[in-house]
Amino acid sequence: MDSQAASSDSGGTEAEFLARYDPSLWPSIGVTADVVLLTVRHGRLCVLLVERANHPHQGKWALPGGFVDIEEDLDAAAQRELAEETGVAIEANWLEQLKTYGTPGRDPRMRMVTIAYLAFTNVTQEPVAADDARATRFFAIEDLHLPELGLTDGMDLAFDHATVIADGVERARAKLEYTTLASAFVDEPFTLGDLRRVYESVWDITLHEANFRRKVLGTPGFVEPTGTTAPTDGRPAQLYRRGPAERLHPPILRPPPD
Amino acid sequence: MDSQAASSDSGGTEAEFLARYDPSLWPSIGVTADVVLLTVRHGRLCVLLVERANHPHQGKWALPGGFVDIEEDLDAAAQRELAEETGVAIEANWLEQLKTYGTPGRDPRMRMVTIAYLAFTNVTQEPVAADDARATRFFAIEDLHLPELGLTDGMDLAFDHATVIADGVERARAKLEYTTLASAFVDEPFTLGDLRRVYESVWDITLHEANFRRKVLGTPGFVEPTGTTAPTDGRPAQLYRRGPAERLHPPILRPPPD
DNA sequence: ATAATAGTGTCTCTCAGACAGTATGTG
DNA sequence: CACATACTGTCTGAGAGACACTATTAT
Repeated sequence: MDSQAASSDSGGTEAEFLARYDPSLWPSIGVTADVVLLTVRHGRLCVLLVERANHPHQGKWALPGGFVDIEEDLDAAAQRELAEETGVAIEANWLEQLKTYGTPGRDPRMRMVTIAYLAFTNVTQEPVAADDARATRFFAIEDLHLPELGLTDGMDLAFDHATVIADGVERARAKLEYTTLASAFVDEPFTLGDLRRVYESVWDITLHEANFRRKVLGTPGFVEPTGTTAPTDGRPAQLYRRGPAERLHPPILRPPPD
Repeated sequence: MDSQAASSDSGGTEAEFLARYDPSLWPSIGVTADVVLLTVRHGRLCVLLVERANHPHQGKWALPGGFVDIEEDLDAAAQRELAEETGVAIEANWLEQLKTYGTPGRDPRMRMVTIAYLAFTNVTQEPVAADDARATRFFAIEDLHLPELGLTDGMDLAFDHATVIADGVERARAKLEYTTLASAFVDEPFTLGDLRRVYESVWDITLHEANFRRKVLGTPGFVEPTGTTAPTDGRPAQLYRRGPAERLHPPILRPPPD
């Protein structure tokens, strides 16, 4: 019930109503922004976590994040908290909302609503712990043994962050199908082998090299050749940069989970 | 900055920390849940709106929604507010989070964070205005002329609800491609013509009847025949009910927007 | 030489688009 | 009867899966 609702026949103007309105009469709900930052290193999908320096869940690993400032946009808060705790800077186009978590009791301090963000980066940036973080590093998703992804003996993460990470991984896996997201995981310039290994790491399958090549090169705007080559363990490979396309028509579908 | 953060060397237990913690020291941020309820009537995609009885934006049309109670889950708040203001009851499986909107200044009362939900229903339920709503009815999406969907002269909706509705419509259009969502828009039992008209209304295109039939019947678990028929304007049609499948493999892709 | 990866060509099967034609109701 | 919608069958072309084969480097 809205105890401060202006009844429709009170006759006051909106300006008068707003002048009387007292936000502090509402019970306090905490609003935080957390970031699920994913990357691929050594052929494994990884997430950036911080070791909590403070209560609650002191010493446990958690997603970077924290309180949204009263005059700060949600996206900005996510970027700021990520930078403050881990030193990692993310461009806004690689940062998207994942989901909002607000079940009562999920934080022992108070009723807390957390807007979780999903971010992607290449392997260049090295995190540096600061602020609320005692340490920070990347964890391979498979090493977390998230029960939400069908595994057991999950690591004891802070709050409901195991669920949040699992939701983020599932979103990333789905987005590879119908967007050019995969190219956000690699440094420019990159080879088609680099790009293919992103798909293989995130989906945890192997792809047919020749078919993948045909598909990627046949999608206008996915990648653009630079004309240069890079050495590999075999024949040197053509280098590419990201093209302007953001969506894949038609998509690259994962094999059904049978 | 977390002014109440327990420094890592303070030595207190988590229980002691929580006993000292005072949530009321945080500035108040309002948390609301709004619902974008979509349906198809008379071959047009429609959204349920309410006319606001109270300030702010008194008299404007808005999405049903309101404040989340301090001990109430977010999903429950969305369902409750929808029922209170419009009398429409929605099963939880047809209710999913859309996005969270929290830009400072989007509500003149106070800093407001709104978790928007997306819901789908058939045409059976008739809304009844109550509570904070002076009136309630369905609007065809095309009649709103949302600038976010490429149209002009948009209706003057309350808050940023034009953006929220546009995001919801885009999500629904995308979900038709790779889920069995379309069957949530029709009453059981339904004909394949009914189901096809859902796709045609939401995507605002026409589909080839024979190919649509082949595709739907070729997807295991999408629909199940009841063995009965219903009269139409032509030959009577087989009736179907929803099958157990939730995802479509492979998807029914929209023609590219070229 | 072998190993390893990059890259080309091609066969086949699935499936979507297009459309012809049949079935069965109503006015 | 015409008309409308439901339903069946088939041709074709795009594209994915599979695989054979060639190219170019390192050791």
